[in-house]
Amino acid sequence: MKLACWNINSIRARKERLLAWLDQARPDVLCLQETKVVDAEFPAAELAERGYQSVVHGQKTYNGVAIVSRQPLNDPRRGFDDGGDDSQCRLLVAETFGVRVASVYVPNGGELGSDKHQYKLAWLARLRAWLERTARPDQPLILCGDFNVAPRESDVAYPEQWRETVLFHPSVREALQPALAWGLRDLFAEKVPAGGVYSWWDYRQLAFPRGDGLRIDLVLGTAPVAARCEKAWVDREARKGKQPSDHAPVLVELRD
DNA sequence: ATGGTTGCTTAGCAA
Repeated sequence: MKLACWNINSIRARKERLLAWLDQARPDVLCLQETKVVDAEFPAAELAERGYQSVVHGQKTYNGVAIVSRQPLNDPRRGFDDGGDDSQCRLLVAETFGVRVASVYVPNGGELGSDKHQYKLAWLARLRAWLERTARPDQPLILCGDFNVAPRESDVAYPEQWRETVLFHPSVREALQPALAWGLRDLFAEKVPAGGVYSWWDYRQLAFPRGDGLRIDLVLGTAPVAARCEKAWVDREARKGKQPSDHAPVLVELRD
């Protein structure tokens, strides 16, 4: 089973690119983030023409997550459903290919010390609580998407310059740890030598051609999934050319 | 310290 995750940064702006990429990459499952459309505007019919079913959790203008799969997507669930703020569409989970798959869009966090930074830290704490409440570390679960956190020094091209930002500050790296400690492994980190492989490059200041990237898009899995993971990679080609997303897809291949 | 770019929506926010 080949699974991809991709922050598409507006599925309306990127629809033709996405369809062309699907025809070429042919993942079995694709988790999308930042679709930025209400559910009725998600291009489910065009995906269905290519053999993909969809479940969506979208909103206007901001956020929005989706999962598309070549097999049925069972028992979809939206948001934390923990009594807290669920107005931002950032979490969607469904079962497909015998695996519980979650598409995750962690809050960016804005400026260090801002309310958005605090919201991000709290959101990651809620993620750990949601795992405890709704999942088990001995069952097959994949949690993938845009975490807006680079976990390791080697996941950042210029760590000194990024440490004082909300993508690599110690506070957010620490806030990610409880979810990992619950029983999630970084599938990409286990398969690819550390350093020099990134998934996001800022649109500004020629970050992509300068190689100024961060690995903030993660594919995490419980032990039963990690045991089946054969390889992982980033499709850098998808970041090139005309009007790309600022993120590249991250992929993993699981043994059947 | 600011601004650099893109998308959505229409001047300004979010990323």
